[in-house]
Amino acid sequence: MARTAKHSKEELRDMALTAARAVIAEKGSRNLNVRAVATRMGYSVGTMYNIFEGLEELVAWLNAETLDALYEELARAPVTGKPETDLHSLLDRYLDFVTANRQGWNMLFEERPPEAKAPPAWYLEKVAQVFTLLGRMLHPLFAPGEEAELTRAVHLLWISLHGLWSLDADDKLFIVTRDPLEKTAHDMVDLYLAGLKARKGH
Amino acid sequence: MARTAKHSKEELRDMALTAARAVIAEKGSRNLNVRAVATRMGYSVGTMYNIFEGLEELVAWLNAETLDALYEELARAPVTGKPETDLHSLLDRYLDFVTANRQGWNMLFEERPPEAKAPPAWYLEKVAQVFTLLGRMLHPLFAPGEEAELTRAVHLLWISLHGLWSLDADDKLFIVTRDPLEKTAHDMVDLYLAGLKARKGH
DNA sequence: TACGTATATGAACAACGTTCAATTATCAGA
DNA sequence: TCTGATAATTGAACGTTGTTCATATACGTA
Repeated sequence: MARTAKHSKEELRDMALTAARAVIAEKGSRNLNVRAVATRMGYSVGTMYNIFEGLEELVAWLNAETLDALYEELARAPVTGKPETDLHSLLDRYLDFVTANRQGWNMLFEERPPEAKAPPAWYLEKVAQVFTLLGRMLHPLFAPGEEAELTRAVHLLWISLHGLWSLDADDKLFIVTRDPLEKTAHDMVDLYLAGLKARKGH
Repeated sequence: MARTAKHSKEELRDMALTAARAVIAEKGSRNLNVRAVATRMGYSVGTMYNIFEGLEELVAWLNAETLDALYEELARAPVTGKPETDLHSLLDRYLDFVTANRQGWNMLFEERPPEAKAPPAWYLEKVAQVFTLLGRMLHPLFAPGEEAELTRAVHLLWISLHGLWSLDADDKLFIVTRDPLEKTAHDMVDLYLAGLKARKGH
């Protein structure tokens, strides 16, 4: 009883996300804008606002995809039970992902809350997923009943790594050190594990 | 032999920076723009471009001031020779500064290089200054001849803390932990020191 | 007083995100 | 087959940006 849609809402969203990635690949994420995406997907500006609340929501969807792809990659890391081995191999997956998905990875760090606006629930869940992975790997270092310490340890490690990723994404890591990202990452985990073991031994 | 300036270039720059801080205090850093600053200092838009290359340079000057103020605060921290004591008291200065200069502090983390544009030399120097402070405090934990290890340790600590500051500035720390910034910061330093001591003890 | 020039202006431009009245294309019923 | 209702799509237009630059201004000097 009405005009039929050429594409479903999901199709449109997929098309928009694909178009957006193409724009980013060609012009860089700084030049991602509504008109460019609309043109690229063969629709008008207005249609973008039928699909998304605005540009920020489109970016949020892009980041959601990136986080999913990251988790998929990380989840493949083997868990042998030896924290050193496991953490370092997890780190290698991180690093592989970063080099293979530079643009999308960097966009994660460009996202900024417009005001004091809480991130959606799914975002928290995706981050929590990664915590779970880290927790599994660090588990052997803690005695039963030390769950709180384990959780805190995971958080601290994640925050430290975030510092590294964040500097790298902003191309500012070289300000701190000339060592390559990989070396710094592994060094950080080593020092971190040394700290955890020292606590355990006492 | 010409029209005399009401204010010297330095005066104008100071007025602009003051005006900018006022705008930020009132409307938030998101609403900092050339016209608002110009109006506030009683000049026109064009004058802004006689003083600065553009808005980004104005922000860079603001950040330079913030970094100077931070260093001044940090440099006051006493160096007793006990790394735990010294690092924790340095941390308290950090935290005091953050709460006292929220807006300016947050702007440091909003600055993003437009492209692959190297930051000015003075920026690198200001960061290096902080490294020097950290290095002095960690010095007792290293034997003579271990300068390279000391340097790397300083970098790793700084990067880890950067992760924490960065999350806090973006109001995203709560995603990781519900613990307050202060507790997380001190925990991070504790774990870090434990790792360093473990390495020292072999 | 008139000229030259450093200083200051603000209209104008391009690009942006966003809105929404108008247009289009389809289907259901007459 | 025609018509009206309705959902999908459009793109002109608005407001706000950063930035430019021809113009106006006001002062020291001749």
